[in-house]
Amino acid sequence: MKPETLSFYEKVYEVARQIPYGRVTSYGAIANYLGAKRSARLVGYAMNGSHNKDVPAHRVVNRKGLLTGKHHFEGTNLMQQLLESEGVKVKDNQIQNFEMVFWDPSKSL
DNA sequence: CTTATGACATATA
DNA sequence: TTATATGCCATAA
Repeated sequence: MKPETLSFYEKVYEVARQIPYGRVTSYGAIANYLGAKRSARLVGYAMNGSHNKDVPAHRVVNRKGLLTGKHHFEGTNLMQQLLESEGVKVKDNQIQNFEMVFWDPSKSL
């Protein structure tokens, strides 16, 4: 692949697709991996268009492991259900054992 | 070209 | 401690 031809959004999708099952990562971690650690907002904003993609957007949360983007999913608890289906414990929009399920692309790729 | 947007992150009070 | 303000930057219009 030629990253130069991929827009920032597309790069975000590529990284998000590589998130292992049962793991999650943060917007900042993805942005950092892409070399734009100040562009965490762009990562989240990019997910807006990830609905038509094969992107596991539910595995991407903010730095605190909070499901801030759950309102962008169909139901009010769909995102949480998807995570719990993968073995990730979630309580009140907060991922439990976040450090354990956290997946850092810059350290795994 | 300029302005607006935002599923974040960090700084400050 | 929580709440508010500011910076950040790719994309859309």
